Amino acid sequence: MEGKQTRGRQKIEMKKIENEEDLLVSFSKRRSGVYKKATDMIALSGGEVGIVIFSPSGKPFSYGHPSVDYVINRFMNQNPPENNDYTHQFMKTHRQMKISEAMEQYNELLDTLEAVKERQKSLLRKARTRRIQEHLWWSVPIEELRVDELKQIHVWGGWGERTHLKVKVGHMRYFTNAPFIN
Amino acid sequence: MEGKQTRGRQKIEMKKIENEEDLLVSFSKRRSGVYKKATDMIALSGGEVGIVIFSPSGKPFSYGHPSVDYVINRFMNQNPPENNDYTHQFMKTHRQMKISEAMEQYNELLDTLEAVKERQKSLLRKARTRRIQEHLWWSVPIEELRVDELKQIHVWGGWGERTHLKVKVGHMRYFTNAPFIN
DNA sequence: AACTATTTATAAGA
DNA sequence: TTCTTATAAATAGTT
Repeated sequence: MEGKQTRGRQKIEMKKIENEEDLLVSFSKRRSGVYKKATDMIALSGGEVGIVIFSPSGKPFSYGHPSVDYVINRFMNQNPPENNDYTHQFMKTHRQMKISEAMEQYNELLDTLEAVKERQKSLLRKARTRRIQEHLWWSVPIEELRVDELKQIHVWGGWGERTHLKVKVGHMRYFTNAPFIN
Repeated sequence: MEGKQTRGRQKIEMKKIENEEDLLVSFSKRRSGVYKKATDMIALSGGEVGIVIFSPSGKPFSYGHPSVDYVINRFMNQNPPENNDYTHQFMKTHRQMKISEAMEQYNELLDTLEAVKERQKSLLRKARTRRIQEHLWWSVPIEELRVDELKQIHVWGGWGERTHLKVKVGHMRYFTNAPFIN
């Protein structure tokens, strides 16, 4: 770069960047780029968008309009997992229609309870005073749950007050409850 | 455009496009653009991405690597809504820390039960033959719950043969046994 | 974080 | 929707 200050933007091959430092910088820049494109798209056309990104090291990022949660919930509602690949695979081994659906629903409830239990476990751990623990009387029974072998995926809910989403794939469990914000 | 074939890309104001047709075209192009940016980002840096978009007319689109569902699930798992902005906002109106958090969790559980109840209601409605209804014997108690009056929830059991769920509503007690689904 | 030459995305037109 | 082209916008490499 003798006569010029820089070589300018260089064309690069679309494969994983070898140099760790360059990779991180590129990831950061391009993540911003993705957000920008999404922002402009929405500004020009309206609509809604939700983006979740995991960096190469696994750090989570997200962007959304009106919010990631809102858009993801809307999407999940319209595309319940019984229609996606993951659940479909599961469903195939449990083809009994109505009955199996109802049973799944039941298992979901148990799974949900376990999620609650896990949460409360940590809450109880944090509740240092006896006084606080007394207020949590109702959580103890749930605390004693044993539900660790579930194999389902499910989502349900609707707008109005609350929406619920719970998903389980193999041994991993995902659970979320989000109050609807007006 | 006398000497030139086109005026080329024009600078536009970042506000909603008035002309319906232009808007749709722009949306479509820019949606592709967002996907492209995401694709390139992942190709260069690795990581994972999930994008959900609703068009101005409400049509859902999505893009993901390795898949929308996978990435959204991972994200939901790592970012339970009690940590996000929306819930935070909600939480502020219920500031009592640990206890209110636990209470919310409890309320969520009630809502969950209600959702299950609703689902089963429709399943039972669809179960036309007596035979099928008989298989759903265990769901009836839940069917009859009055969730708005729930005061206590107890669950116990373990996997292997059967799991038990007992729910107390007001002064009444409901009980259900469901076989484990493998 | 900034800079800038260059690549890439896209508005408008066909 | 798909293609073209001139130009706006994004960014790789560098400071």
